[in-house]
Amino acid sequence: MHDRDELISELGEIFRENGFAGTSLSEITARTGLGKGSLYHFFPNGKSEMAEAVLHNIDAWFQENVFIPLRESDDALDGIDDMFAAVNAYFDSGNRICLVGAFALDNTRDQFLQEVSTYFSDWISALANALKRSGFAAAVAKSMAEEIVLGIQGALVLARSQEDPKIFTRTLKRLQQRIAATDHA
Amino acid sequence: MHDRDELISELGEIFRENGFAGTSLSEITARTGLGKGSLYHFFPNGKSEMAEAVLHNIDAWFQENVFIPLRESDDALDGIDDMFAAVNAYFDSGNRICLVGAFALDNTRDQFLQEVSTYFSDWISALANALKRSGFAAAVAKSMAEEIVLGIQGALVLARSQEDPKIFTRTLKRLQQRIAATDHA
DNA sequence: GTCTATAAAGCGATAGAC
DNA sequence: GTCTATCGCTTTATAGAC
Repeated sequence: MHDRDELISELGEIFRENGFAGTSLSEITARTGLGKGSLYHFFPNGKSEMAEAVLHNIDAWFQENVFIPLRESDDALDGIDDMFAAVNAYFDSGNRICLVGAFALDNTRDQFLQEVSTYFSDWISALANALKRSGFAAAVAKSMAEEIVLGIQGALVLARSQEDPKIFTRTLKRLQQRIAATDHA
Repeated sequence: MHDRDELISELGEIFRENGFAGTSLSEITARTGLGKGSLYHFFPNGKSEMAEAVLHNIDAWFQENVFIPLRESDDALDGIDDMFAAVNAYFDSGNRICLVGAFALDNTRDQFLQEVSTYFSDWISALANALKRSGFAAAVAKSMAEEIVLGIQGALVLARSQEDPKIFTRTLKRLQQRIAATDHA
């Protein structure tokens, strides 16, 4: 581990693979090469604080690479295209799950309720904003945004269940095409 | 606990709330009222065998209430309507998650790969079969079935993240309406 | 900042009485 | 079939040397 950002990034991968409850300090020491002393030096509150840091990093990444472009791109449709490209890269073409979605499903959610909740609500509202700017009525935009974000989450679940990441990539394509195919009146 | 079926049902709820790794024997004894001796009498292989039993029960329920009706209903569209009603009831109008989907996301999947994989592939193929019988071309039916199953999973994730089960119910409605709105040519 | 050693608690699992 | 007691191990977390 060279710096804190790289450490947090690796912590994210460990949580993705094992879940929050399924991740042990001993696995973290093995994967990061850092002893418990070092880990508690960086994160005095232990595993919870590590997960908080990971969630914060995820939020920062999506703010920078997805939410702000969606809200501020000159051409709203370009911003949406960029979102699909960024999401495809982030989830490694269907080979990487969404940690926030995984946390949402069991009682891990309650420990990180704020982060879990705003991750998705920020995403949906930024996407709805772009859809609205591209010509959709507000209600239609909101509904489409919800459908797209939820479709991405479902595709990640299904892709992993079938060990077939292509389910994810073709879902992204379908969602993207539906925007183009829907009447912009 | 009165009988084995009721016990397995309660085990399912415990796994839903805590995840597989997050569920401890002591929580199970507390919730079921059964001591460890009794639990190991019913499930000599411990927690893994309990989860196997839960997954088997889930599969049996879906076979009986969803997959077989989809394949064998006289009117294919009636079978699909019944699926949406059964799914809405099963997931308690968005208040209950899909345990199989949750298992799929982390490495719990690898321990129950067969059950996780066939649950979704059976569902999609049964639904695609019904859609085909209702007049859709085979490729369209397969794509729609995948979209619907994945939409259900995504809606459960999003509903829990927002503590808003209505996200699930309105997603079901949207998916159901899209079938009716799509050309049955 | 990183390590080793260790504490205290909880874990899954087993044994054996009843 | 259910219980209590217990084993051996792993867990999170802390203390303290370097």
